[in-house]
Amino acid sequence: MHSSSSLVQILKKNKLSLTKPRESVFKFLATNQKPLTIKEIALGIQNVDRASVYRTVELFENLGIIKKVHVGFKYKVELSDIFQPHHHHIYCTQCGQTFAFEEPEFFEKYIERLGQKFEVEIKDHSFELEGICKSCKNN
Amino acid sequence: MHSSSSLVQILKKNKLSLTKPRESVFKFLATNQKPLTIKEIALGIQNVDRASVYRTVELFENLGIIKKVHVGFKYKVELSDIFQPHHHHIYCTQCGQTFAFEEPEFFEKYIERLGQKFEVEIKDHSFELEGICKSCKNN
DNA sequence: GTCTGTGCAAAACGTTTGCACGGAA
DNA sequence: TTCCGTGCAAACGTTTTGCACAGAC
Repeated sequence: MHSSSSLVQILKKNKLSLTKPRESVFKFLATNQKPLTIKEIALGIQNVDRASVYRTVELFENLGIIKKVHVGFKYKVELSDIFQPHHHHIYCTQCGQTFAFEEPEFFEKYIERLGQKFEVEIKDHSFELEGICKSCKNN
Repeated sequence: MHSSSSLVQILKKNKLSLTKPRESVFKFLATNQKPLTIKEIALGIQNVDRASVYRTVELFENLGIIKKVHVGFKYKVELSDIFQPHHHHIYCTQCGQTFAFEEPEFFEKYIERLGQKFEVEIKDHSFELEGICKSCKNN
């Protein structure tokens, strides 16, 4: 799988080693293919301490391997745009299901214009939708 | 001020009274005119317990008086669209300054289309930008 | 032997809860 | 008297930290 190999590359480039906790966290994210909470990660992998999950997540975030996404006023983490195309989510507040959609081009341009207008060098943006999905509405 | 009077109206309509903690929280938000953390509110007003601030904020949110806004992966609260036009923020990660901008019409339409596409009844959305503001970049 | 990364335990936060009291209706 | 809203203190869940040890180099 190309994803695992780029993980090793990124770590090597930064003189870091691929340890078991790091591998576990990465694989768990790659397998699940959706945003997960720290708790879900910590419970989903074995013999890795919660503290290590937090430290790994922070490290991965700094390395650009993963990113945090907003879910309501909590956050979840998923593999970053290197491993998946840049996208946003719609979140069903009832069943927790997430739908991903890619960001249209006009969006990016709009953000750029806003940055120019306010003279802020935009580093990041979040765009998250939430509501009730079809199957939840029918029940 | 019309804002204070609508606060009373909303409370009355819901058979709630204007108590000192509620008035303090509201006034503090109205005076500061920008998103504040619970902590900032609790420290900014006197003789009101933190727990009461939390309860007041929750109450106000349910009544539509205030709303929470994302700031990074924390939240702040500000008066809702009844008291201010619907808007979003650009947040400077260095100095904490926030810049507000109104939501363009195409944005709303775009959200509506996304909801239709995924068959999710969109209830809420967040759109937050962050970066480095001009004055921080110059220092 | 040094250095990195880890598990473990404790601490630090932000937030919520139970409870008893004070004040308005 | 009843009921609402509050302060206070304790509890709770999440995240961070200090520290000592295991393993890689």
